[in-house]
Parts: sequence; C-alpha cells; structure tokens
Amino acid sequence: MEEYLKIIKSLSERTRIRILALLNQAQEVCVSEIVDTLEESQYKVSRHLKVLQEAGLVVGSKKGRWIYYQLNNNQVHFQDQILKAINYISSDILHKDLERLKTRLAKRVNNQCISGKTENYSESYQ
Amino acid sequence: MEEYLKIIKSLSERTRIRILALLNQAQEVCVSEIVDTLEESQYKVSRHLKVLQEAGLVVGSKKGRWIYYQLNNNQVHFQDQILKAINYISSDILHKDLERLKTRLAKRVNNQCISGKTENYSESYQ
DNA sequence: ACAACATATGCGTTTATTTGCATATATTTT
DNA sequence: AAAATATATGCAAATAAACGCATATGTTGT
Repeated sequence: MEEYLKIIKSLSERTRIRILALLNQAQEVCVSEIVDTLEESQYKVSRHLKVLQEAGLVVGSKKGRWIYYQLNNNQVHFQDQILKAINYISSDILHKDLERLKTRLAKRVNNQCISGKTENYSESYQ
Repeated sequence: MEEYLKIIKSLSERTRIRILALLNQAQEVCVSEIVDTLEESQYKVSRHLKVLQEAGLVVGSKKGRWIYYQLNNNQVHFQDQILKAINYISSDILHKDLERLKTRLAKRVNNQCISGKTENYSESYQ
C-alpha cells in the first residue's frame, strides 16, 4: 500500500503534474529546459523532480553537465494507468507550458540542451 | 487544473484509498458498514467520505437514517481512468478490508443496513 | 415527546508538505 | 586552476492536511 500511496502522492501537486504533462510530450528534457518551460525556480523544479523520481515515475540520465529526465517507461499496470489519466487533463496552464516547451526545445543544437542563459531565462525570475 | 488536482489529492490518503477500493467491490455501502470494515472511527470515515464526495468520486444517497455511498459512475475519462488505476492496487490491508466487508454486509436484512451495534462494533474502538 | 441511533462538523492540536534562500557538488570551458 | 554553468540539498519558515474530541443535526421506534 505504501508504495502505491507514494506514487499517488507524487501526483498530487501542481508543479509535478505540469512536469509529467510536459514529459508526456517530449522524450528527454533537461532541468533548465523544464525551469524555463514552467517559469518556476530551479530549486523548486529540482525538488519536485526528485519526488517524482523517488516515486519511480521519472528517470534522469546524466549526460555531461546536464541531466535529462523522461518518463519511466518500465512500469507496471498501476503506474501505467495513472500516467494515462494525466494525459486526459486539459488545462490552460498546460497548453501554455507546451508552447514554451516548444520554443525552448527549438533552441537546442544537435538535439542537445544549450549552455548559458537563454532569452527566456531572466523572465523565469520575473 | 484545480479540479483535476482536487481529484488527485482526494486519492492521496490511505483511508480514502481503502474506501474507494471497498466501494469498488460493493454497490452501496452505508457509513457504519464502512466504519466496521475499516476499523476506523466514525468521524474519520465521515470526513474522508466528504473529501471524496467533494472531489466528485463518490455520491451518497440518504435512505432513512442511513446514507449509502457508492462510486460516482457518472464520470468522464479522467476520473474513470483514475478509478481504474485504483483497481490495480494489491495490498494486504485491502484484502483484509474485503473480508470484513463481506462479514459486515452478510448481516444486512432485506439488503438493508442493520440498526444498532454489531459484534464488530465495539472492536472498532479497540 | 423521548431515547437510541446514524451521520456530519467546528475547532484546536499535531503532523506532513512545500517554499525560499543559501550553499554544496559536479562538470565544462578558458 | 579559476570562472561559469547545471543541478541538488540542508534547514528554517510558511502552508496545508489530518486527527480527536465533543457536539450538532436529523431519523426512527416506543
């Protein structure tokens, strides 16, 4: 029961839902790209990613100085079903996130996250 | 988003999961039957039922002095998918709940919840 | 009308979660 | 080696949930 509860609890927070919805749209996204997409602080994103990782819903793989996160596809029924449910969420904020995600990913070079501040970056800290 | 979050949050608590799992097994169950099944206090069960009701996952219908609760079948994709996920939870505590539920429901007369304390009742308050 | 019963709720306390800041660790570039 | 960048984390403060008790509301049977 505890394990299931951990997974469900990991879903019950706004930022984490946004992260999952985002990862549903792109294969591998690194932390700074998520930060720019959500327009949230780096430590906030980092914390929430950790919660999702501990629940086993996402996995991160380090490549150089970046850590790319993606949905953990190695799941059983329960997790699978839960993630499917997330797909049915339709919300203005998620649509806007998706727009910003596209913009941010378009800046990649050789399909790698770019270094340094992007134009959006400073906006993230309004 | 808020509405989805409310639903997800309503799932992220042990007692509420137990209630949903229980209602997945029986059509209409009244509060005292749930109390005996979960071996939790009446006010605790009552509170949690309210949270589930506010999230729209369960509905209660009053019949005389009893209120029978059941899953809200009048759902859209998201809720439906979420409730399906709950069905995949396999846990010792849920199995035991199911045993006690059977015992308790067997005491019904004319398929109606019985009045007064049952043998189990006092145990509920150990 | 009264007693017994079924369920809900107000409120203060406890417990859990999230936030923000500062800072740590690790990697890359110069 | 120093500077810049990417990500993570310890800790205290703020916020949110859950709990327990007592009690309220409504129903039924006598």
